[in-house]
Amino acid sequence: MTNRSAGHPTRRPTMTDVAELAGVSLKTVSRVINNVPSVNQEMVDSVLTAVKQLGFRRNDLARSLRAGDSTATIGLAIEDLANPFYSTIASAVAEVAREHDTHLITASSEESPERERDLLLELCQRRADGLLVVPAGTDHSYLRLEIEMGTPVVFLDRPPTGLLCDAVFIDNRGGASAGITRLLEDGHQRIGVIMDSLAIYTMRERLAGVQAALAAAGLPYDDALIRVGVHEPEAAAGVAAGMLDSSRPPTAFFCGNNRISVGVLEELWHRDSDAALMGFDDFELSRLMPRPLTVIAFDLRELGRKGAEMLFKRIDGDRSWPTTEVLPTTLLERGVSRRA
Amino acid sequence: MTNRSAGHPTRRPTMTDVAELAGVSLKTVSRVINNVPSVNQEMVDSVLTAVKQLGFRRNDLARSLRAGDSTATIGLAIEDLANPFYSTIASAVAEVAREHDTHLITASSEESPERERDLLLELCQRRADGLLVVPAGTDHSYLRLEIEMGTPVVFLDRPPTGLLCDAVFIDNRGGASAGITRLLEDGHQRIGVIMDSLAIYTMRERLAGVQAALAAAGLPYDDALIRVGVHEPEAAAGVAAGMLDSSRPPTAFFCGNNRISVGVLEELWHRDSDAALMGFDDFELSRLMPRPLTVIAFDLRELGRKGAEMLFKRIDGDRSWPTTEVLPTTLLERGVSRRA
DNA sequence: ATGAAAGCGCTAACAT
DNA sequence: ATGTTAGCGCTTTCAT
Repeated sequence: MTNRSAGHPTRRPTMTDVAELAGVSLKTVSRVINNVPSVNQEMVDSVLTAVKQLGFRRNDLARSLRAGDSTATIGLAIEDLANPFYSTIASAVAEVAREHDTHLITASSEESPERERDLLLELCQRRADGLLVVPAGTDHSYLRLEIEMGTPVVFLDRPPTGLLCDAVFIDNRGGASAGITRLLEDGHQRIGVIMDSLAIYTMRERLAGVQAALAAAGLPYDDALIRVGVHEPEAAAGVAAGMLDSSRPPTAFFCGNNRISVGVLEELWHRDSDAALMGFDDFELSRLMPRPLTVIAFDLRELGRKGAEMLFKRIDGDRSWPTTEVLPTTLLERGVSRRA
Repeated sequence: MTNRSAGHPTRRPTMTDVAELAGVSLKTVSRVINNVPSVNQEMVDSVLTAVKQLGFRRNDLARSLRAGDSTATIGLAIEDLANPFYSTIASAVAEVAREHDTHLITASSEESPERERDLLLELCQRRADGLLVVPAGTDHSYLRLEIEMGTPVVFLDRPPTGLLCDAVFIDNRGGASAGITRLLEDGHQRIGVIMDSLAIYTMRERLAGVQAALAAAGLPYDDALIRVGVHEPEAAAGVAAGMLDSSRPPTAFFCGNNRISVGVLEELWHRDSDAALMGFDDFELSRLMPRPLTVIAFDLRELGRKGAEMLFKRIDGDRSWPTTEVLPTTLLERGVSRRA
């Protein structure tokens, strides 16, 4: 390992240095630093004086070197910290971590399964006490060994592959189903459904919910009204435009995520269409959108919190069978209208 | 320190275990693990076999225990990871960190100076190689010692107090000045100015820019048109409403940050006012806002990247005099209008 | 090319 | 109540 901090004016003092200056033993310094009560007040004073004089600061790396000791660190692997979806989760996880006096190392995989793997294994090398994963990869069997070695793992939002472990999900299927049902109740017979790639677990679940609701209503299945693999808002706008321009246009749209919602919304507003809009996942400023829309909302912070809490239970020794928790969704009316 | 992982079925194997199983010395294992070339191929093989069999994973804590060695970790202190402003910075910092094979520990102070201080000192205890700070606190002199001890620090967005060190800022003053100047060029004589608390450095700078531009234009200073200490969108809407309802309403608004912009925007839209709107700081979906607005934009990722790069220069041994960098702003026309 | 021994900074076990 | 010793898992002299 290269010494990246060569040539410092000062080297950080150690407990030995403090002990020497204070004229006490190393162990006494250790006791004082760790607030062990049974220490003579005079010694405490002289140690603290020496600590201040030298600018001593305990080396926590050395402290947690002992085998099996906690490093007071957990790791979180996400796809992209700049995305509000992930940063909201990260923030909630950090909050729980703080409650447990634990630091959080957040690592972005940039959607690369290899990077995700490398990151998680590196976190194991640093002896993180546990790991949270919003998976990007498609095989997580390599984590089995790490879990056996004592590093618990909890998955968020998406299930692991090739591995059984704790996880927290959103009720994608139920939410989508409820959304479609609402649209049907409102009298819509032709609903345009626009989804991102079905390679994404949540999209498969949401589509399944859509189909279940349509089937339950006995509505004829119209291929022209379902489009998957739409990734960008612009593409979503285009798809919506195409459907609206067809001979039998939809009277409502169901959007698989909020990027799609935004694209469709823009298209509807531009052409002053009064088609209804429902989107999965709320987004910032949705209440400011220039026309009414309904969103299937869920509590992302709760997802992060629940997952982190499950993880800390494991860290604290819980060895029970892996658990899966599913968080509910809510239908929310959003968007503003101008005052008359 | 409590042993939080007591009772594991397996304990993580060490290099000694690997050496024993492979029938070689500890040092040979170390060489193989660290890809030292001068090792007999047979030994390499037997070591790797043992590594695989035991599920060995090097303990990076132990590795970086040696004094002065890098921990390949930097720390970032921000106010709130859930806020896109900070998560964007964090993401950019993480990106640079990754380029340097370094992990990032991001800690939210929740706007508490004490927490900020605790966090930063804890990061020093874990021997982070360096620290980035978007400061919440008002005294950072305690960092001087840490810097002397070899932990470089770089400030982002706001300057340190009681301490001289590297920093990267946005050109708040120049940006605000340019914004006001543009409004004046557009013929506006009465500009409502709404700011958050002047306890915030960036607000003071922006207000100074506003005042400079107004003074340069020789425009009379009207107290009724300047309001500071506005923190919430709702409050901003209220302030805008008050100004608009006055006997001499403004024809344009200048908003100190995007929370204020959103509040004012909503008010303008509701009452169908055609007052011009200019806001400091772009925001997601600004181009979807239901009326035109101009934003003073800046590159937050660049702020994070620049700061991180300065930090790594220090970590790599740069001991030159502290530097301050100021990033430019741009005026951007935003908002959409409905198709005819 | 390989290995034995020392030590990184700290804490736990065991004296005194 | 205080100090001594050993050892965490690894890397680094220094021998061989």
